[in-house]
Amino acid sequence: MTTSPARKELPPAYEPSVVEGKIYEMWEQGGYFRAPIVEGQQPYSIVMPPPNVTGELHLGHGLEDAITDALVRWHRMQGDPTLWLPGEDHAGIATQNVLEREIAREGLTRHDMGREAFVARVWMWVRKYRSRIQEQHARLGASADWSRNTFTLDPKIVLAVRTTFVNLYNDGLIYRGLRMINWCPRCETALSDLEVDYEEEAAKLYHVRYPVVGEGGMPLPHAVIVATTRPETMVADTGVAVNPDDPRYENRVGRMLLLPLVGREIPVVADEHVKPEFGTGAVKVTPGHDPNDWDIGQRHDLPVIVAMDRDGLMNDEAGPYAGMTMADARDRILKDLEDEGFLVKVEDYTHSVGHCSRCRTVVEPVPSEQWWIAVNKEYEPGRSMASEAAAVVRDGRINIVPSRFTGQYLNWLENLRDWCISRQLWWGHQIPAWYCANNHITVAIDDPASCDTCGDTALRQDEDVLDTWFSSGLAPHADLGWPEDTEDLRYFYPTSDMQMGYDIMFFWCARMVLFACYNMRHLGPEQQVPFKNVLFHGLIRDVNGQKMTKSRGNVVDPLTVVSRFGADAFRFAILAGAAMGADQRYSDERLAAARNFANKLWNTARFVLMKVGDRRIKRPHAADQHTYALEDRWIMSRLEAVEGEANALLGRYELGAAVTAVEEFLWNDFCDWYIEFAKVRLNAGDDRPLRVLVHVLDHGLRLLHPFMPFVTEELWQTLRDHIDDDMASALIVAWFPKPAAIWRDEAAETAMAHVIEVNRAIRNIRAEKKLEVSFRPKTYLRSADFASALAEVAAATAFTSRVEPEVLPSGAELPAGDYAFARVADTEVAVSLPKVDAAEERARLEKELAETAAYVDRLTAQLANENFRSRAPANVIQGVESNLAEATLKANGLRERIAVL
RNA sequence: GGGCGAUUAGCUCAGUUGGUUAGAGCGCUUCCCUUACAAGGAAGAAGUCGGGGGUUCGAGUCCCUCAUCGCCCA
Repeated sequence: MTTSPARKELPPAYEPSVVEGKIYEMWEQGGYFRAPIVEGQQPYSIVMPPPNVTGELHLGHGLEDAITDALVRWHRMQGDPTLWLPGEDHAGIATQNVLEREIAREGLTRHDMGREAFVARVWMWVRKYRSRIQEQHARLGASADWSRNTFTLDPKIVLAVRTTFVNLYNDGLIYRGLRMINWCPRCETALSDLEVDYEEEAAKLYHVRYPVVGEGGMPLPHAVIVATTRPETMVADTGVAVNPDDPRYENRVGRMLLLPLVGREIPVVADEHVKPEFGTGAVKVTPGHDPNDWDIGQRHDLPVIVAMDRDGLMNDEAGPYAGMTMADARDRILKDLEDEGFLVKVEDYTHSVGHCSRCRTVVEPVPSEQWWIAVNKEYEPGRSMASEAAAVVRDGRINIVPSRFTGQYLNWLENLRDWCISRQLWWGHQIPAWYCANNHITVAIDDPASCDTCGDTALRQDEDVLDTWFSSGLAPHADLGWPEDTEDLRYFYPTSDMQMGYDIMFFWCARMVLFACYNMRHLGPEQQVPFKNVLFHGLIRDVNGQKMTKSRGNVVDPLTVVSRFGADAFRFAILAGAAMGADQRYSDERLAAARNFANKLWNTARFVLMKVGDRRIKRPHAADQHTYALEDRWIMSRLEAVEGEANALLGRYELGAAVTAVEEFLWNDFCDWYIEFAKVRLNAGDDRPLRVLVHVLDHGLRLLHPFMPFVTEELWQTLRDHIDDDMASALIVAWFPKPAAIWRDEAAETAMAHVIEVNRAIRNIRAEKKLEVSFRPKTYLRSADFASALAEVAAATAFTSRVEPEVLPSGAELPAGDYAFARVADTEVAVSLPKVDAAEERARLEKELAETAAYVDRLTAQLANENFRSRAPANVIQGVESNLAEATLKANGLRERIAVL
């Protein structure tokens, strides 16, 4: 012992609020979050899914921080150069919507303000909210490297986005083209397929009569009845389609029909795509308003009419219906059709309607000139973006956890269609394409001075911005500095792990793989991937299993939870709450249980530190193992077992199981048994258990630190001064316990397990016989195999089970008197009582005998089975045999007692 | 239509490749403010593992089938 560390009395209950802020600041001051580059050492790196810059963190972000931080701290404590790279996302549509709502309260639209002023206004928001998000992560304990914090509109990301765009364009993988898109009339932008949510809705199927036109253009009495769910789009019909094999319409194909209300003549075409069983077997073809009709129109050269403006109102093509909303136009057209006798029938019908995932407005399919990524086009023989993204997962270069999501991922890629990447928004990465007066396109990384084709200098940049997921899809390499050849990129790429909710598997995970495999392909097949493992976590639902949404009003603010229960309790609860990939329900009860554990841990440390006083204690030395008491050897053995288990579980990303295993060890083994037993020796002035106490507490805190960083660091900061060993400056960088077998002691574990059972049996009798707390009955423990173990812990048994124990050899006679009996394997427990109700005692023993006898019968039958003996593995047979032996001993013991009674 | 998941104690959930009497937290019953902790301690009750069939010496676990609920894709 050198200098005496100060004695420090801990308060009797853990108060997270007085600890968390102070500890986080200490970590930041210490620079522990900053990822070092150590050549020759394998780094661990993980990129944070960037939260929406204008949003608040929700429980899902809390779960992500808990998962990532646990992995990051675990790796950091193993000495890996560890990078957790945080960021925020500019979130195009979402952010623009938030700002539009705000300026709407001032009576303004973005068009009133103009693009420049509007974007400037958004940037004001961004500055405010970015630091707020960072503070929220800090409250949760996130040990992210804030010095590398990246916003998806940072100049380095702009460069990455433009470089990617230009390369893809030059490779013919980005093109501008007229195709059917999903248009949100409220957001006034195109959407990708993923941004449309389809919902089944009750609707009507309208049967409308389209008269056949005769030779001279006169309508004939004949007609084709078409069935449609969208009569309002008939003003843009340019044909009617039937199945070529449908005999009902054999002689109609090629004829012209007169479009009701409009008076345009449109042809009947035969197209295999038409299902004869749908409606009447004849469908109107509206290539300007339906993706299937667009395809039919393409196959039959039908004209395209678009009868809707960008704001969702009917345009001049709609004639008398111009200026109406789609819904109003439908009502008017139906009325007119009915008045003029064209409406034949109306049926109930259910169909799915697409809604904008951001604002729920019904999405309109319209043909539009947009920018696209040709995901299936080969850029090298046999390699397209989609095929490569599938290949890296299929052959294991990227590992998906849990593996059942692999099929979903591959299935999506295998059916992927070109990705519409342009958005008619102002907030985002403006597309690096410029048009000259001759409408030539110049695509460039740096703003060009003149047209590539004609040299014209009057250039106008494409007004649209890119899909938000275009830039976030570049995160793993762009955040590290690509396309620059940075030290970070060389060292930390490919990143080790990635983690996100399964709900953004396609939006983000798949897109990152698409981009990385293309942008980073020069690194070769193994190194091009953005990450080696991707973990998908589940969603946090409310207490009733409902999804948390603002509209339901059931959203829980993680910071409120942290204020009530502490960040450690929050993290513990959500990690232990569900297996990876499975949804979980939020409940205050679980949080309270987690808080209780944090408090238990606090008081465990409080007890140990109280016993240590101002001393500095050495760890137990393995060379002295044989000099330690049974309970010492037992807890040291159990500790090593748990350390092995924790490492194995963390290696398999089973974080909940890992933290639960440590909790159970500390609470059940360490607190309930070891500490209680150790008190006896400590009270007797024997300080040897102190070494074990400080060591197990130290390792317990290390094991828990990735999950419960604040309380463990706070306690460890005090404990470290009391351990006579090389101790790190802070727990966050202390070594994580490694699996070892130095203290493993099977004999001690078996003996202690028996001792625990004997104590339980004694306490059971105490409770059953309703003994006074102060009554300490004489208790005989008659045993053969465990006599010495029971004798060794007799004082502890006396103290914790409140008896006067005496261990007898197996043959010994019990003194005369009344007893309550129990049997644990070969140990007979006899609690001496002043008066025993013989009938009651007999009933109690017979009940136990019945259970034991049934068990004996079951095992006997199993062992009698020749098939079992010949086919079961030896260790299983051995286990059954020893169980049978033990149960038989117990049964015989009970029979003897009953006979005496 | 294709695919995936869930169904285990009153509630929320674990249960690794089939192997000895299926576990935890919360709740419940009884007792205890014993100087680390009542946010605690001790003892206890509670499950035909959704139904049916099959494979196996052995099934909560594997296969088939049905039911209910949920999700993804079209």
